[in-house]
Amino acid sequence: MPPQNPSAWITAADVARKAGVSRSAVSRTFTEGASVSPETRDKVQRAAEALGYQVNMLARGVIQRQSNLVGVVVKGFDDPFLQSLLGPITHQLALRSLAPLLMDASEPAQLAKSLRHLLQYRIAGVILTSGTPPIQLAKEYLRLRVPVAMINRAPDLEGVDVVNSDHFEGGAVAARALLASGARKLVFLSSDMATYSARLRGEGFVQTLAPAVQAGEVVLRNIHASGATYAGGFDATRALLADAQTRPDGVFCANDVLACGLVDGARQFFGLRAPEDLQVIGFDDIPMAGLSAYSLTTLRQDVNALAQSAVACLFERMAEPDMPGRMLQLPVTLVTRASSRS
Amino acid sequence: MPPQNPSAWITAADVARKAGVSRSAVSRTFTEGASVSPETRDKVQRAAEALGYQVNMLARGVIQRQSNLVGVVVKGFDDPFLQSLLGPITHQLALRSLAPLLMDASEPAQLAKSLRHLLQYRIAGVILTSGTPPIQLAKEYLRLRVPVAMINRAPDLEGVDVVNSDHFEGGAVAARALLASGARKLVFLSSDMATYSARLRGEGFVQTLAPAVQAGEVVLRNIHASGATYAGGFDATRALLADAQTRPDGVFCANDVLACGLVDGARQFFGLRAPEDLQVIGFDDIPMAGLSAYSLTTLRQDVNALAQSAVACLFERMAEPDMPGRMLQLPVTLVTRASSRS
DNA sequence: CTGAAAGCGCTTACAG
DNA sequence: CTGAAAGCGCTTACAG
Repeated sequence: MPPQNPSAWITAADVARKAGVSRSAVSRTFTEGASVSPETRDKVQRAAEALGYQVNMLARGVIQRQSNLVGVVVKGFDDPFLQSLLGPITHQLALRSLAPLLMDASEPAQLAKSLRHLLQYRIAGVILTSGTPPIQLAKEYLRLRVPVAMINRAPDLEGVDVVNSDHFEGGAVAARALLASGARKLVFLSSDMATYSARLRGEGFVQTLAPAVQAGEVVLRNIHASGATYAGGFDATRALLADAQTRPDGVFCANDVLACGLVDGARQFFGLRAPEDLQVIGFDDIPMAGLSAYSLTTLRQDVNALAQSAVACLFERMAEPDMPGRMLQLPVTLVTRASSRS
Repeated sequence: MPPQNPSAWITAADVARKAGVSRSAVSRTFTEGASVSPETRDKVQRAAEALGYQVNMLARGVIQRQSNLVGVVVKGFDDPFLQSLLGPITHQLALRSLAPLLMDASEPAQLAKSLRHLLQYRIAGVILTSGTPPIQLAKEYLRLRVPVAMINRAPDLEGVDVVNSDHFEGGAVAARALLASGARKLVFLSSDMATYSARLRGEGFVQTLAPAVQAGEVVLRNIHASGATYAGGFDATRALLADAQTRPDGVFCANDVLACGLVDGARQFFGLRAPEDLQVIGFDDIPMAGLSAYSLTTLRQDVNALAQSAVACLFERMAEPDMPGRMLQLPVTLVTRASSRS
């Protein structure tokens, strides 16, 4: 019987003693791909099991000059789409024995400090998601050769991998869908402070409609909401729908929350309904879009694929930090629901 | 001028050399409360700044037998209430120079391994949120004297701090509100696999109604949905509302998503509306509850206070691991919206 | 395949 | 207050 709670934390030396081998042997047993005989490994594993030994990842990290931690930087925790990304990212990291160290980038004042904080843990890489701004700060990671992967961001940095949904094509699909279902007075609704993704969605939409606009078959307006939020969409309805003359019969929204706000505002302020009075298409396919209260037609981003690709890129870059940056474009899917006609 | 990128990672020895002091002095400068003269500290800080030195938290962790990492264990990332807890928890940890290491407990098979994985980082503590099951696994943390704090869980473990909303009182408030607004045929709707929180909410509701029920003034039924989800509430409407004879005029739901599903199902399947045909009260006050599509009367949990208290408890326990477990009860607030009458 | 030894980057008594 | 030294728990050439 081992002594009572000798210090709770068992070290490799304890295991070595119990197994009658050297500390090196213990280390090798718990190191992927190290050469150790089956018998030795067996003895070590039994001893480790009995003692409840856990490799001290901190000590390992000191030696290897790197931890198994990956910084996951998000801007706030309120955006439903980003929330839906967190699960898949965590899952994909876990598959590779990596763990997510969460960091909130929503307070610009704290941002630099926060990103530096991650560095103190010698993170194996960092994932920057959509709204996170610090193009400048990302450079510090690059200088230290910390792998960086970005999701839904402009590919404006050398040596980082960028995984994006095909926002442009999504906008184009929305345009075609609305045209095909007879809409002729169209609007693209986005935030006044549009992200890279939102801009691309708008461009796909606008460029696809351009011929019809030039032919005079279609009218198209860009409307800005005060933020890419539910409230933004809700409030935008006043400017958008007040004048019955210019009232659109089809609106493509830069994202789903905006679209849901629009649907509710239209109903509440003007008694207008989708799709009877105006068709509405969103972007993302967040859970809310599928609720029967909204039944929103939208372009679905594949969060699992985004997470999978981003983590895979990061993982490859850990082995080869200096490889040139890659740019992946993932397809989006039109999910047709009741807010538009098919 | 320092050599070009000598290894990118600067060590305390580099700083000591540049500042003309010992490594001890550098260490002390970056250690809270260590005794170092203002002049020395100044020299060190200047050198560190110039070199871009970052303390290696892994090495520090080895010495101190503990990291600044806190395990945050959630069951899945889909529950809106838990999602809303993540931001405040991260924020509160950051205030104390702690960082959240995320762990998903939704796959029971991986759970034990995941929790053990956290141990390998010598986490300073762990926060277990609502649905996470592993009462048994939590004991391993206790054995190793890793501080444990729980949010919205049964206080069934010695030596851990539990921070709960006052679910019972919330249920009681819901009961009184429905009674006061004239409802007499009441239902408590919860999942068939109710959590501790949900059970307490139901008990508060039921016990408060008991006198009226015994006096024959009120009819009360417990209905189980197939899961505490939107779909659960949506589907439950059939069993709940099909019979016009027994149809309730007031429903208290164990949480908001359930309530939103109920509202949509009632409208869609039976053309019934809240509050005209039946009043509905939820629990949590997730963002969806405030949308004009639902305008759900609900009992608001104070996520900031929950996070603040849980992290504060954890922090105190880090200094004194053997202090007896505490149980905090935080008040909830009735938020009256259009789904009930006031 | 194996073990003894050196070393990772840090903190912390210890002696001054 | 300060520095030299020991030590944390691990990995990794090195020699066998």
